[in-house]
Amino acid sequence: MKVRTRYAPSPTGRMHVGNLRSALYEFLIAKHAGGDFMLRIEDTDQERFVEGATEIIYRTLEKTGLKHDEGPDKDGGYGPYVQSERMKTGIYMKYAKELIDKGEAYYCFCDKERLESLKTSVVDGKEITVYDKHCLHLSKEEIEKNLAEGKPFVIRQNNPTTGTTTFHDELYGDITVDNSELDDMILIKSDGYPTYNFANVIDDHTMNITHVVRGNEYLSSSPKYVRLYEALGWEVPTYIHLPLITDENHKKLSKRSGHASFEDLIEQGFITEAVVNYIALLGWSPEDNREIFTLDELIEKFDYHRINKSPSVFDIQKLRWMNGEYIKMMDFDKFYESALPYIKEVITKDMDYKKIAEMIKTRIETYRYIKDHIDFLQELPEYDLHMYEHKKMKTDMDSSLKVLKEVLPILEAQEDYSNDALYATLCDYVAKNEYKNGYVMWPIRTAVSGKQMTPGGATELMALLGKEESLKRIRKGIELLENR
RNA sequence: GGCUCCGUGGUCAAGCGGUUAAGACAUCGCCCUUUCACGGCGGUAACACGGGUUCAAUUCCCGUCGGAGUCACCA
Repeated sequence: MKVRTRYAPSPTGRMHVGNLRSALYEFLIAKHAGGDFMLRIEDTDQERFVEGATEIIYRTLEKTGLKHDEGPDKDGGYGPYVQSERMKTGIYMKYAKELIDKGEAYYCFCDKERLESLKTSVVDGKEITVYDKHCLHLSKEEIEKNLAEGKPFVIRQNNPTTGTTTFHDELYGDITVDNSELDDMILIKSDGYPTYNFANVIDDHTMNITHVVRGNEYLSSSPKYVRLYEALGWEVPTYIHLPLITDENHKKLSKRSGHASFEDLIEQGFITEAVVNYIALLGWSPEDNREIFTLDELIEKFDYHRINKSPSVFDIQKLRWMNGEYIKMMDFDKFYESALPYIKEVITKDMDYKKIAEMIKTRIETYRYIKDHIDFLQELPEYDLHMYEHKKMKTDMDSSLKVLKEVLPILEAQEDYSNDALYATLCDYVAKNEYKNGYVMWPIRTAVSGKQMTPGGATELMALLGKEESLKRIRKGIELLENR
């Protein structure tokens, strides 16, 4: 049987990392088995619906390469693929009524307040939760009457109160709960829409989903889903519950707590492929120690049995590292193209952008860092004179002043401001005075950059800045050191 | 609080009865170097605890503790 998985988001905003990881694993499980990956939009909550959210989902799947075989925009014969449209076909009500006929569900006309008052009662001196099944015992006539009067109602699942229910999860094994723990889930809301719980089961089955892959937060309610399948006489699909991704406080990642979405990460300068690669490894590991994978390689290697059962912390530090690896591996032209906007954001002067890109390529972890690396090229920042002191280079303010003053006329005379020529000239000066390289390079670099950390050495920077600007900065350094 | 799941270094994560308990990120030190970075080398750092089972437990079982998830007319 062909494996079919689905990604079933609700259009309520950007996709956060947890959603994306679900989509990724669903995609990988299907593709690894040569199956189909489907997109279904779960928009049964009209209140939370966000305009444009569906577009974000399309865009994100497209960008990350998680191409769906079927979806609202790609009919595969199981449509419609949007729940609000499916509802119009009457499919949910049809099955809800079937359940009512079977005694597996019932109309409930109670309003919220009444329900609250019924929620708990004391039995044997112990407060327990009771199920509001009293509507279950309404006579046919009463139900007809209420319906005819247009009284608002919901349809509830009629779960047993004794015995146990067991379901099987591919990762977590058999999970058994007492039926007394099973609430009578609402299947159809008073606005006529199905709840997520119900629509999900109906759709997964009617759309022929073989592997239901979803977050661990559904693990404890899964027995209720299983009861629905059984009540309908349907085969229960293969369940794979995914361990949660948490933040540094070990709390579940969620939109509501303002955790980073995929798009946020991209805006922060992360590369799509790196993000996908990183989250693939959050909860899963290959047989070998490999860490860098293309999507195709992931498809080939992804064995869901190797998914870890415990939740994992989203570590942005490691993502940064991985992003840096991707930048280093990246073809230069491609890097140049994507880095250019970030460079131009800081450098408005005429300068060799390509050279700048070359210099920063191995030094940055995300595009965001470009600014910090090169802003001094645009304008010399104010800097602390203590930066001229370097123990290993054996430099201090006095020695730096001396070197800068000696080197200034030489650099003024220098015509060729290419890196090689400058380096040769300065090495010559070093040799003549029997200095160490760093003894003269350090103060020059400091004067020319005003920075602790630069993407290149003294001569590289001078070559980039050009003669006029370089000399200006060195003179400025001399002035600062003299007037200290 | 009830129920469910989870529990290997700060983080990710191998391991699936016998190992010097991998590897990666981070961190620290050294080397390289025209600084930083890159790269190379090395260090610190873990099986939550207590009982079993076994010749032998990180690995299997039970309990304790700890953490998380869930208890909506949200998904």
